Amino acid sequence: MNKYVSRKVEDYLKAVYEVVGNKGYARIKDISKVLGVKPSTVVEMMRKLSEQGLVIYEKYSGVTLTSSGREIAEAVKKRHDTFRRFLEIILVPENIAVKDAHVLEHQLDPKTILQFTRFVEFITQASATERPKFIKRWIEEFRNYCRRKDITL
Amino acid sequence: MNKYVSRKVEDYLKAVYEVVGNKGYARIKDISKVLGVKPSTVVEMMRKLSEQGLVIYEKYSGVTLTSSGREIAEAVKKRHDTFRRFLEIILVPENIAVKDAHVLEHQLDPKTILQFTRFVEFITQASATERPKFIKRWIEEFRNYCRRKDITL
DNA sequence: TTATAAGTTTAGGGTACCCTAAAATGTTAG
DNA sequence: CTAACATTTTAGGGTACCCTAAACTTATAA
Repeated sequence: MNKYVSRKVEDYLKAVYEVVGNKGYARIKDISKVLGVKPSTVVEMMRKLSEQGLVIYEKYSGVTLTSSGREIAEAVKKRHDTFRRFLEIILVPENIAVKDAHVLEHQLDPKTILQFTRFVEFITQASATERPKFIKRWIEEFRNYCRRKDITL
Repeated sequence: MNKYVSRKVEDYLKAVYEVVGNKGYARIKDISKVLGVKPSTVVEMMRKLSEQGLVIYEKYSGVTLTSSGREIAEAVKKRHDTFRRFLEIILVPENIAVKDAHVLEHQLDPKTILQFTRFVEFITQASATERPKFIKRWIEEFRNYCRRKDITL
């Protein structure tokens, strides 16, 4: 029932989720590679997550997520994608956007995340439909605004 | 000179900066109150920051910032204010905005921060001047968009 | 001025997350 | 089937940041 998990735990769950998505199961080494930590550190964390009922972990065999683990991982991933798209909208270069979406995806209040989500939705929906020209105009203006600033730098 | 400081160090520097701004100097107790940690923890950190040349700290007397400490604190504060205004723009309730600006003010890439800053500038400048009606229109539309969603909830 | 209160510091611990090195287990080629 | 290699686990450490309790310093009020 305990719903709070740390940043790091979220990272580990997301990593497991990604690897499992690709290969059906995750090895210690895979997770270690994704997160850039040593295998022994992963083992330690898997033991902990297993005790908390977030992963299924048996010594020397693979790791998978429990349903509550998957639930958290999916929520984190969703947040990540929202921030990713948001950073694109405000014209952050892609490589940086990937990295910083990862920072943003942790520890923000649900209401804040909701507003970020709406913002992204609003922009993308609006620019997909025909009607609201002023949005396209708006984005274009913002782009120009940045360009002028970049020249001045 | 080593420029990297942890989140926590940034928090401590910002806290000292704020208290010093109000009273001219900071006592251990003040900092402890601002950050919600015990005085002994503050003492430990002040010792460390003092070694790193970020604060001036003498036992039993107050704490002040060195110029490099102040530089960091000011940068953090500036970021904080940008995020604060940004969260207001996307209609995050004020109490949450204060809290989450604090999360956002750490560990984002300078380019990302730059784009956030520009976004805020663009919106506020644009809505101050007469010309670009489409911005005001845009903000209004976003507000409506959120209102509709809130009703549906 | 001195007892008491208020604030500060030290000593000793604790947790989370990370590491290396060595031991244990698993996999595979000959 | 077994030696050599790859992977995983354990054991033992380390750092950052937080705490409580007790010792110490400073401020204040009678």
